[in-house]
Amino acid sequence: MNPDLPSQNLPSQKVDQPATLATTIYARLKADILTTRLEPGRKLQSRFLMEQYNVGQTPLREALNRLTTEEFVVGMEQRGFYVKEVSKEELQELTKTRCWVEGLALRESMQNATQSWEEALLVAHHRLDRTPRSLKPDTFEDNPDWEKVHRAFHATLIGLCGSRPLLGFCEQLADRLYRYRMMSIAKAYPARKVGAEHSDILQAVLAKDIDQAVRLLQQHYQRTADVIYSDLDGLLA
Amino acid sequence: MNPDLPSQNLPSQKVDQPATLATTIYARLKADILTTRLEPGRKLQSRFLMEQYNVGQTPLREALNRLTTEEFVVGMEQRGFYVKEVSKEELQELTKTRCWVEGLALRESMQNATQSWEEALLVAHHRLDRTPRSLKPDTFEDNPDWEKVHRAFHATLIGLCGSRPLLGFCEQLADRLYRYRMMSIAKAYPARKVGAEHSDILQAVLAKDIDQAVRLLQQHYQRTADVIYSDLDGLLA
DNA sequence: TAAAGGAGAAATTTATAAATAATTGGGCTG
DNA sequence: CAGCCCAATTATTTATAAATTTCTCCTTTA
Repeated sequence: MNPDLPSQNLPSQKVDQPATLATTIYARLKADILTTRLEPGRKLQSRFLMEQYNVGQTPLREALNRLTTEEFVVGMEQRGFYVKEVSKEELQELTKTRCWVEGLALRESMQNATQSWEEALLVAHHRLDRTPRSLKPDTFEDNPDWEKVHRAFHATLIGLCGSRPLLGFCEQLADRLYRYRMMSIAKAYPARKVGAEHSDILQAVLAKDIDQAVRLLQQHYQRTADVIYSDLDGLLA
Repeated sequence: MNPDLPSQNLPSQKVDQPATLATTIYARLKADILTTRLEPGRKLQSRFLMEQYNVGQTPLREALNRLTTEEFVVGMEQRGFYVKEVSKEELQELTKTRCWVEGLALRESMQNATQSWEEALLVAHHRLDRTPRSLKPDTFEDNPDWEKVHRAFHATLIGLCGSRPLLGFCEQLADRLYRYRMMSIAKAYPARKVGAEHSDILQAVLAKDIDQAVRLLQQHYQRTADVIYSDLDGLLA
């Protein structure tokens, strides 16, 4: 296996295994929470979930327990599970943390840069560039393909940092922030020129300008947060 | 509540709640894995665990599912759970990551320094200094009190960094590295003067010398890893 | 003829479902 | 408004189903 090209199957590390029911429902629940189909704060009653997803309570509870340690669900002892709440404070904390940690990771990644990594990054950016942000031209409708290649681009950026635990943490931060994006995403479209930001980052990386690349990446995350932050006033009211 | 003095109840964030069985068994399993009473690689069969801990399989499986997302247990779909293996590679990766991330966190913490934080740190160090490393003077026997105050000292150091997600990640790294310490801890005693290292860190922090404090902290973690690393040859053979 | 390999059945173990117990919350009563 | 009872929901136990591993026995081959 080529160590320069990190495998990009994000959800499950075990590829070919037959997948237990608990794992399936875990993935579905996680997806529904991240897209806010299950909205923040909602109570996750076993009866409701059982008929909604057509599974027994045992695999359900196992899935909820996993989601609890990942902070997508909070478990109140003896009184059930809830979708984790959102707040402006958490948005800021997550963004700040992501800027710190991915800044670090990008720095390391660039120090370990190889030719095949730069090529992989170029390809990832090309795919991102070519994929439309919205499914419709006028009104916004989130394109799942774009989300996939967008995530792949960012994952490639830091993929060479040399620390799996750190990559896992970054992935979790990305997931937790994704939910905030989904809450306000329609409004900012298509005002912001996010494509240019990605291009600038790519350029700085290929030019081996570490400080500049890190700066641009952090700016990119901070801008995203700023847009969401102002939207959140209305959404939380 | 005083924001300068971070609460130090590490295991469970919900203090007064009646504690479900699944949570209890989760804590016990985690403790037994970290102390290597449940040794790395061991298969965690439900029958064995049920009679060992006197609980039904449902809370057991819920606990195992939580531990899986925290990487203390690996779940092989349809073929049970195993205690996560150890390896020299992981030891190095975890140590490197901890140096990076806690370096970052300490830097931030020191930038936010307040008087009451410095006082809390002083107290934490005093407690650490006064607690004996071993229960017996000649042969080594791990003193759980020391582990507690040691962890509290390090938690206080980074406690003001302003990011709960980051603190959670640091805690997880500490847990995962703790297990490696436990595997080789007896041998290094009492050769290394670890007390001096803590004092030096404290001194640098109080002197507001950020670069020096970060350097000493990273050195501290790296030295610990080095000792374990050489021991691990014998232990994994 | 002995060793190796492979189907197939039995036994073990895991995963899920169904049933029971325990806890909480809300309304009623004194 | 304190306290008790009832309904609703969660947590745990017990039972069942499904999968995997082990073992046996038969066939094949050197």
